[in-house]
Amino acid sequence: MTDSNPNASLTAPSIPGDALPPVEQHAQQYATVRNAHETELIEDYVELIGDLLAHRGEARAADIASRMAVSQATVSKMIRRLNELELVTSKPYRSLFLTEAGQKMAETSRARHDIVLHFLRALGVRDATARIDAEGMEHHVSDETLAIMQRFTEQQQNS
Amino acid sequence: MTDSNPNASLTAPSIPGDALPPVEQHAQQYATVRNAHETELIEDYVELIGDLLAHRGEARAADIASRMAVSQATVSKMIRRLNELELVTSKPYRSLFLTEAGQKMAETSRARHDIVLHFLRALGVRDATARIDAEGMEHHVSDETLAIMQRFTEQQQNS
DNA sequence: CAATATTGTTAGCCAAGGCTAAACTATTTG
DNA sequence: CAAATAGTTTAGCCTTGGCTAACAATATTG
Ligand SMILES: [Mn+2]
Ligand SMILES: [Mn+2]
Ligand SMILES: [Mn+2]
Ligand SMILES: [Mn+2]
Repeated sequence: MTDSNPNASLTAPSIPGDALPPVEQHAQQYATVRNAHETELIEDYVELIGDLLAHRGEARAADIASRMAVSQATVSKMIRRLNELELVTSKPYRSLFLTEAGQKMAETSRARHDIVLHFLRALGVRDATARIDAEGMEHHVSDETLAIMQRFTEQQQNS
Repeated sequence: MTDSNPNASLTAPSIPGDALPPVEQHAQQYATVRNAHETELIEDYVELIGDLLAHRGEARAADIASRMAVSQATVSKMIRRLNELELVTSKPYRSLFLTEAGQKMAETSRARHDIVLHFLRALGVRDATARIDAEGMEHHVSDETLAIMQRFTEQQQNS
């Protein structure tokens, strides 16, 4: 605290609801979000490739581009990265396939995505909205919360 | 569909749970997420500045840096951007303040953040986890879902 | 009040994730 | 089977959001 605003304590508005969390904890919140942002696009690609393989038998760059509403150049560059990460295998001008690691990631992401989507529907959110919200939320839901969401959805169904 | 994988329909695994959504709808999911990503960091900064002003009477770059676990250079650069967006006013080496627009954004973001946090706690998520999850989820929750979360939390409290 | 410590800014670097335009390959069709 | 169409890749550009290192301003303290 400095002298630059000597009235600080006087001008502070009436205390709002919650206090600020301790610095360490607060920092952890943001750090966790930054971390999720590093992996989430990768997860969405891998998950989508897995879905295309499962439902269509093949996963072509053009399909990914139109489903993600992104240019083919963007997809092509991303595929190179997925290759470097050894999540997919690809021969030029041919369908993509998932490596072992890629399949594992696809399954995990798909499972998590489904839990969030089904939870939102069980809560009473309209399907189209639930799908949009789930696409973003899924990457920021801890295992703890995920387990609670799943339990909630099941209880909702048995009643 | 091409001839490159003539066994596509034969090799397709037994149909998983849900079908793929129509291309347009699927694309909308990802586009909405990309959109949220463009604004979320701005929202977090503005919200934090508002919180610091409310609880401490001033918002210094150094506080933001330590609460976000980010370098002071990163904060300094971001402040320039917030200035350009006319969300904050700042004199060099002095505390930040929010413009009208900044205050409005801070209130909206804080309100939304609180609804998500309180909802997670009402669901039964431990406080520390709820705070981490809320920090990321808040930016991907539609107004529709937000309203449902708020109602759920209230009902939980009156019982 | 001078020296030191803290705080803030600037410059320059990097990776990620978008884009368009142009070139190349493969598939389909006349 | 040649030409046209569709799909893929590459090159080069841009913005965002990180970083470190060096420097500048302010605040604290012996
Ligand atoms: Mn997903
Ligand atoms: Mn997603
Ligand atoms: Mn927030
Ligand atoms: Mn946030």
